[in-house]
Amino acid sequence: MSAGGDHNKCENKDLLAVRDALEVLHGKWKLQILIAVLNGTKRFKEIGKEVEGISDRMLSKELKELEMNELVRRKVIDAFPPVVEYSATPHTRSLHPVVEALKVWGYLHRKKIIGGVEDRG
Amino acid sequence: MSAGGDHNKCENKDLLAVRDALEVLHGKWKLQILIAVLNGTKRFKEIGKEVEGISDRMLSKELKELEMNELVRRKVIDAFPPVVEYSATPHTRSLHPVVEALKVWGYLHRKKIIGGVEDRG
DNA sequence: CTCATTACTTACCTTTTGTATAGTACTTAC
DNA sequence: GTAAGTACTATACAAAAGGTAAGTAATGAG
Repeated sequence: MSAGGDHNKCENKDLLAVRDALEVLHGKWKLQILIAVLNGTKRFKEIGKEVEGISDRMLSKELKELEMNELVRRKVIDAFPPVVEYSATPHTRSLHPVVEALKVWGYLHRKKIIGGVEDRG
Repeated sequence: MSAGGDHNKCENKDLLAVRDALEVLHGKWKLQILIAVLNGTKRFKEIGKEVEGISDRMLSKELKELEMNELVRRKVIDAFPPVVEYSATPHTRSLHPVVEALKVWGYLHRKKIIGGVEDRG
């Protein structure tokens, strides 16, 4: 819950910026939801399918927070079986470099630390 | 706790990579600690001062996890009042693009969403 | 003996996140 | 009348993340 709220106090400007970003993007699901939406406008259930493991409750909650921060746009289509579409905004698209960097580093990390360690599962 | 563990299952390769990254970097503190260490080798208390608000308990816990993932190097100097130095590794430095992207986006987000909304405090 | 110092650890508590299950609203299909 | 379909909301409860406060080891200062 922090659309325009919670002003971090911090001497180091860069750390402050990262804190601000983290505050909006934190948690297990937000980035994943954003990636799904960045890949095209989707409905509630579609996002739920793409982001494996997320429950309705969480998806609903996260979507609400993302909407408050202008990171998704919610459009209700007044049809019968309810239709709600979620789409990316310009602000979502400005996240592209973050997502890309995370993606690249994720691959790298898997190769270096995770890859090759096949015990456990 | 996931050095080389917890292999995410996921159809979408990119989502998987981001999940992997998130798994290691998740939480309120890890990135901040990493930024502090990236700015130079530091001792326990020094990191604690730079990362405002973190408690000893959290710092100790996070440092341990980061070490397991080769994201910090821990060096104990056998002196009296204990001296332990934490430094960046090549793997930490490979995170640079992630940190940069987050920093840039954090500034952007503050201007767009946080900045100008001065009610609430 | 007591205090301060350093890098932690331990115990306890609150908040956040997550799971499971059921229910609402409304219309079409059977 | 009942089931299916859609986007949620409600409730209860378990687990994880995070916060606060205090304790530990070892030694030099007072």
